[in-house]
Amino acid sequence: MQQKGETTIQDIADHAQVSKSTVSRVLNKNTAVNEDKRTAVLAAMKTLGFEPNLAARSLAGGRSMTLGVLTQNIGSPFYDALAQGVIHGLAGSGYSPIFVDGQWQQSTEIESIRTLIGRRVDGLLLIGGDVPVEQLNQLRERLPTIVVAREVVGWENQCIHVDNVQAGYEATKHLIDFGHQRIALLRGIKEHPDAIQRFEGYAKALSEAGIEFDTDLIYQGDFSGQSGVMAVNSLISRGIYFTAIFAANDMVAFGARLALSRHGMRVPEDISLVGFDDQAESAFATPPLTTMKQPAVEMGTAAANALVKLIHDEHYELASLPVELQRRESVARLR
Amino acid sequence: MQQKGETTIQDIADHAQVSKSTVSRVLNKNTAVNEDKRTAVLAAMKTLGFEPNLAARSLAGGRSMTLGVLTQNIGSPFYDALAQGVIHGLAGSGYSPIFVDGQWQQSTEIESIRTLIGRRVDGLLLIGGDVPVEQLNQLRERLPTIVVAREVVGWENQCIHVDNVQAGYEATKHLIDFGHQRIALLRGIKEHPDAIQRFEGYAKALSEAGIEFDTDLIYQGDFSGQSGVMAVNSLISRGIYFTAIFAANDMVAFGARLALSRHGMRVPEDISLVGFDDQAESAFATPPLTTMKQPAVEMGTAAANALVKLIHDEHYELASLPVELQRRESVARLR
DNA sequence: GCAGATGAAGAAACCGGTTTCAGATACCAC
DNA sequence: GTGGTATCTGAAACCGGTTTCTTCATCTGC
Repeated sequence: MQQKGETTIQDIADHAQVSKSTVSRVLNKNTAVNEDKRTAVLAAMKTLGFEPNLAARSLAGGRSMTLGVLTQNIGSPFYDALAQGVIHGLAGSGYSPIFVDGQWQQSTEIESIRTLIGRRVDGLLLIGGDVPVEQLNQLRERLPTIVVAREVVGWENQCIHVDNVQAGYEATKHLIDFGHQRIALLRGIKEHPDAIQRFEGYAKALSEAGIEFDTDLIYQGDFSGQSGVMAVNSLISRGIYFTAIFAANDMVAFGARLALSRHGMRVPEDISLVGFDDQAESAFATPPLTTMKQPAVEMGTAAANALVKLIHDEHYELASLPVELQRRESVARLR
Repeated sequence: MQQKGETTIQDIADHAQVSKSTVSRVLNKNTAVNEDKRTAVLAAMKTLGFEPNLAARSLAGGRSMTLGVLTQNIGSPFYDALAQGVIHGLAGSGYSPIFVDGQWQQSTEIESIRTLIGRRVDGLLLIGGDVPVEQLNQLRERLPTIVVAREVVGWENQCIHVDNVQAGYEATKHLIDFGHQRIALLRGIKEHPDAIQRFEGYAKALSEAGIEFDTDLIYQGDFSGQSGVMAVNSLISRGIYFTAIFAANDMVAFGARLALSRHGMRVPEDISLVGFDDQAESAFATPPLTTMKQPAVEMGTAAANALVKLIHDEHYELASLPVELQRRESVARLR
């Protein structure tokens, strides 16, 4: 395939009877160029179908106009929504994102970040992830970096995330307000910071309401639908009494909902159910799922905007966004 | 930020007391290098923490080791699954993908492809999309290109997609086999080729079974959950009699399911329901949704592998993958 | 012991842009 | 008409690699 055939700045220069330099100046519009030449150059570009070689630009100019985005689990709603937000936030900025998948594995993440550095990205957007703080600190020395959906100490202004403790608290509080005391918590992956923090919020709401904490009600699972099924089965087979469930995320809630119906238990008449994330499907579940809505798209957009400003040394604020209770029909007052 | 600080091949050369050329040779391991020097170079790389500048490599070598992936609607399950498959298929190949979003808009797609060309990607993977065939043909002249999830005439070996006519036929046939005759079709976006082809399959199954085709049963919507809700509401308010629904995709099926339950109609006792895609949530819907499983991840992987081989001028086969009926619990025999 | 072949490694050209530097031209005031 | 300045433009250096060309040393066979 004739990669060679690409037209270069020199071709344009010849065609328009000017020098390379002039073409470059027209391209970057940073220096004044005589109107005649400018139009001649533009015309030449049009006829020859010129697309500047980004590798060359990057090499010569020191800027690649590319941002590296490390994401986790492509194919999972929350991270995809974040990615979507990033794309949206970058639109029109001149920067384009290049995505690499960390798969929530430290080694993969570090490897992926290395390739991004090799590509000389102008900035880094890390979504979630497990990279140790020391490495993050080193990274920050080298490249403008923003972390999304993860709290990193000492990174207050380069880090946008959600208050998971508060969110866990509110979800639990909502159930308590509806009279529930026996609230099962379907935890996500054990070491996952989100899971840990939401658990904290759960415990806080309970203790604040003077409800005794019962480890029997805690199910240690992951973030999959299957985990929700297994949790409910386990709860029921162990004969644990509960009237409500706070699920690690919506997917887990779906699994739980299914398992409940297998056992002849109705939602919300018999069991109330709260999810987390508010993924697109949740509004159309039967019944529509009450859930904590994470502003994923907005976070992605905010992070992208912030990163661009950080690169340009402009001022920006990175406000932490609220997780909001999305009241639908899976929660009922305890009779 | 001191972008300047990056170590270059020259630094390595100085440190190891050899020439740039030798370092390059070690890097590319294509020419023999004396063992002493090789180890010296490798040691220097390790101590100095060298990561080759991809822009420079790309410029000098004519290869960017980057593949452009045009996807649609980041955040939608089917396309994300494809992207996931691409990532998986590329792992270990040395190529990394750069994703751009076409948003199913021709102008956006063309713009996005232009930026990919500017980046001198070594190959192009187009997922779905609306780019006119003539433009595709031009593209193919310039760059190794594979099209996924779209049928393009004349591209038989550079194009992997699913037989949507057949899939539509099978879904409908399944309902007919269960005794249904009044099958509502919730179509996707009007011009969308997938929607058109599935409709063909639907019509074919009907006529083959000697069932009269009734336009009243066709609802022209889109691929959203809301569309499913509106379809069912419309059907019912118009007093159309139906016993089964074939939905444009799972999301539409969820919407339909919700609307049905609002009207006191049970699935599958009163109405049978078949979706399309088999997204992760479908197995955990209540009841678990019978649906046509698209091998999205596999298609992405196959396409990625094929593209790499195409670039290397190696032989490959691009087999069209089957859409399989995933029987679950949303379809019942008509009483 | 020497011509010729073989192999390793350095020098230099090159990829396609950007940017510095210097020269040419036009403009201005005196 | 002249010196000074502002404006535009071309030449050339440079970015960090790859690759060709060349040189030099070593090996081989007779």
